[in-house]
This record gives sequence, C-alpha cells and structure tokens, in this order.
Amino acid sequence: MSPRQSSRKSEGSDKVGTICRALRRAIIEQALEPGAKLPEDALGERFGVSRTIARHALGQLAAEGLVELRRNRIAVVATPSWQEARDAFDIRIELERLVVRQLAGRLSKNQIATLKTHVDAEDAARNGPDAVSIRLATEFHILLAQMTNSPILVRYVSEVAYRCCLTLSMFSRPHSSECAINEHRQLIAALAAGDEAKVMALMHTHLDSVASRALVTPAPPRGRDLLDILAPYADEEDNEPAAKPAKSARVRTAAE
Amino acid sequence: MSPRQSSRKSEGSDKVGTICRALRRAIIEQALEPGAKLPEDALGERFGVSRTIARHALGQLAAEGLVELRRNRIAVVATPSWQEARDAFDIRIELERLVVRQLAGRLSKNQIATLKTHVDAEDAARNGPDAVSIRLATEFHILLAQMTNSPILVRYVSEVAYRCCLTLSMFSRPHSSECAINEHRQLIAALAAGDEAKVMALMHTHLDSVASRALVTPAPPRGRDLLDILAPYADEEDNEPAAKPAKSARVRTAAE
DNA sequence: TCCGAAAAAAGTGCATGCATTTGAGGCGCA
DNA sequence: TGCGCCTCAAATGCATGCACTTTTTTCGGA
Repeated sequence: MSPRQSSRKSEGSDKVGTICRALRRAIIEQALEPGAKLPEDALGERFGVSRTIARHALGQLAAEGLVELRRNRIAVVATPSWQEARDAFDIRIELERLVVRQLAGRLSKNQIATLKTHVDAEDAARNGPDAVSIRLATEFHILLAQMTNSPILVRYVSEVAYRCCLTLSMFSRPHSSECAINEHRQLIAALAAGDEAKVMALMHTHLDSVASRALVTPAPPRGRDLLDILAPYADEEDNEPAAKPAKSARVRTAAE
Repeated sequence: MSPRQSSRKSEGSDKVGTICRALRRAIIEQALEPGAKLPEDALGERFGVSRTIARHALGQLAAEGLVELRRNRIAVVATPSWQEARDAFDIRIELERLVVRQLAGRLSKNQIATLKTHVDAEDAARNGPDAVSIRLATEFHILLAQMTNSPILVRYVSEVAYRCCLTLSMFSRPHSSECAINEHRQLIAALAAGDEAKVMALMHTHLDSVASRALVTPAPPRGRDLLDILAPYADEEDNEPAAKPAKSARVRTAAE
C-alpha cells in the first residue's frame, strides 16, 4: 500500500540517505528527543519504504552515534551521558581548530560572502524557534568544514557537531545564542584576515563557551548506567597482571 | 558450511559485527587491497549469512570510509586519494594528541604493563610478515585510545587509524617499522612520567614520521583509475577558483 | 580480423514472509 | 491491594524472491 513510487524510471532514489537526513534534522531540531523510540515499521511507513530500508538507515545513524541500537529492542535516539557529551565537545574543539587552521587566509571572496549570508540568516532567526537557531548555528560550523574540501573532515565535524546538538537536548536550558552569532562574525573576520593563531583561539573559546553553556550540570547526572558508576571501583588493580585477559584494566568500552 | 557459530548458548549473534571485524582486519592486513571487489553474494556465502546481512555490513564499513558503495555496482575497498590520506593523517594527529593528553600521568600500572606487553609483541613480530607488523602498530594506537575510556574517542581514533592503514596499502613501500616500535616505547615512558607536553610532542612527531614515510609520493602516484588521471582536465571552472587553492591543488571540489 | 549490437549472466535494490524475542496486560492467588 | 505467572500483540532478525541495472559474452557483418 501507499505506493509512494513516483514511478520515475531513473529515480535517483537513495532512500536510505533521505531517511537519515530527515532523522538527523529532526534530532538536531529536537523534534525527536533523546530516548525517543524509532520502530522500523513506523519509519518505513512514514517514508514509504519497507522495514529493510528503515533498518538500514537506523544502522547508519547508529554508526554516527545518533541512535542507539540494542538487539531485539526498538531503536532509540541516543542519550549520551554527561561525560560522553564532554568528550564530544573536546574532540569537536580539536577538529574545528584544524578546520579554521586550514582555512585561515585561504577563503575566496565568494566563500566569505556565503559565510556572512549564513550568519545573517542566523541573525534573522534569532527570535524564531530555538530549534531553528540551533540548527543554523550547527550548519555554520559544517559549512566551514565543507570549505576545507576535505571529505573526511566534513564527515567527522558533522558527526560530532550533531552529537553535540544532542547534548543540548539533554542538558541545556532554553538556548540564548546571540553571543554565539557574534562569535561567528568574529570568526569570519579573523579567517578573512588570515590570522591563523587568532582564528584558532577564537574557535577554541567559542566552542568552549558553547560547551559550558550546554553542559550546565557540573556533576554527571548519572545513575543512567550502574556499570558506569561502579567503573572506578572495578578498576582497582590488586596485581593480577596479564594473567587473564589482555586488557583487563578496562571496564567498559568493550569496543573491540 | 563452516557454520562458524561458536554455538555458545545465548550466542549474541551480531553477524553484522562479525563480518565487519573480519573485513576490517583483512583490509588492514592488506589481504584485501584498495579496489578489491566485495560482492554481497560472495560475502554472504563466505560468512554463512544472507545478502541482507552482508549488505548491512558493507553499509557500516562504508560509513567508516573503508568501503566505497556506488549504486547498482559492486562494493569495493576504498581507494583514498593522496590528499585524502594526508587529511586523514592530519586528523589523526590531532585526535591522538588528545588521547595522550588525557592519558599522561593517569595510567595505572596495569595499563602501562599492558602497553609494554603489546610493544613486546610488536617487537617479536618485527621479522614476520609486514601485514602483522602494521596491524600490531595500529592496534597499539587503538589500545591507547581505549584507555581513555571515551567511546567516542575510541571510535574516531580507530576509524581514522584504519583509514591510514589503507593508505599504507596504496602509497607505501615495504614497511620498516623498527623506529616506530622505538617511538612507541618512548611514548609509554613519557606517559608514565606524566609529562603532558612531551607526550603530545612525541605523538605528533611519531605520526608525522609515519605519515611522511607512508606518503612518499608528493604527487598522486599513479592513477589506478583513468578517471582520476583525467580529473584535472575535466574540471575547468575558470571562474575565480577560490583565490588560492587551499593547501593543495585539489581537483575534486566535491564538497557541497 | 575486428567491431558493434543483442542476448545472457551477474549483481544490486527492495519488499515481503516467517521465526523469534520482548514487553504489556490479564488473571489468579494470597 | 499487591505480586507472580501466563498469554498475546508488537517488534525485531533474517532469508528469500522478483524487478531492474550493469557487465560480460556471443555472434553476425564488414
């Protein structure tokens, strides 16, 4: 049912990509909050595709860290812990410093104009809904990354920026982004001037202030995961060298 | 055949993950070279699963940048350009500096012992096949990342390290890794001493030297792909090409 | 012999079906 | 009222089938 097929012959499709983009956007605009359920059926029906495709899209988003996938359970929007959010911001700072370092003094007039136009759009949306402001602010950073012409950098900056957006949903209170807009303008000016050191410092303080505004709670609001709380205690080594598992000292992660 | 199931009772399955791990390993050990074809059927048969699963696994690896996926075409192992390789190393340097910054002076005795054991293993494999040396060297860096206990950092470092391995396959000649092993030992010592600045500098120069040994050819070596050779000529676009090509004559302009 | 077009083969894109698992309600029992 | 067991709807895990696209092979004609 719902044949949704435009029955175009060469239909560029990329249905998976479409779903991913839609969900990403919904997530960063906080239409989908952390913990929101994402059943495959519902997604498939909503986008007019089968569960197979919806599932694939969820897999991709999980690889980006925006979605949590647990076996035999409904996928949910990721709920990063406070520490994970902090880590994401730390990584983001380094990556974006790299971006502006590559960009300083190398932007064309066109590119600078593009950036200015974008910030103007941010300004115009200042009194609109928070969701739009947040999205535009994030897109400014992604725009910068794209100008490096480095696909890898674009991907990582985008991913980590989206993840940081997620943390805004979780820990931040009603956003006030005027200062951020101003900082964006300063960044553009420094980029145009080609002052590498200054632009890197600006980016650093900019993201740092965003982070500290976002992560208002100094203490981890943990309790999310018992294992996490117990981690420091489990670590205490009473000499049991490599007798057993190679990397016994690690408690969690299990990323391997 | 080759059911491969360890038939442990609750068998967490995770067939997709199994395939991903196997392929990643095959890629970094250069058993699968860049450009190698990865047909869904073949993978499915090899791992005893259906195409659906193999396809999903390929999707994940594509998200990590290890595999290239083109519509209606057989998936292939990614063939990063020289510039992409350079970008990957730049990112890697920043990420790993972050790793050792977090780790300096904070490692338990057990962890340091684990690291030393690993480097010993690298040493033992020094005269073995290159593939193993490369894998062990990469795993040393991933091991470090895991000790930060930051899942995000682990993911990014792993990904980018794998991508850098890929570039070894493409641009490097027979590896000689003795010095790298020595540098690993120095890193461990500095980490144990807790000298943050020194350990960051060490990591920087270590990766820099790996990169320059890997990326021996200043210009894209030889087109394994005709399209690649012709790219500069096909580009044209005389209208104001961005003042100055950012740090390279990049031809693709793919971003955006 | 060489070239180009048509047919066959191989491969991907996607939906659907069935088995399995989870989780929520219902029911009995104290 | 509260607690535990059972049952069933809902959702996932995965294989398979069919349509479509790309690649390879075949084959007739110059």
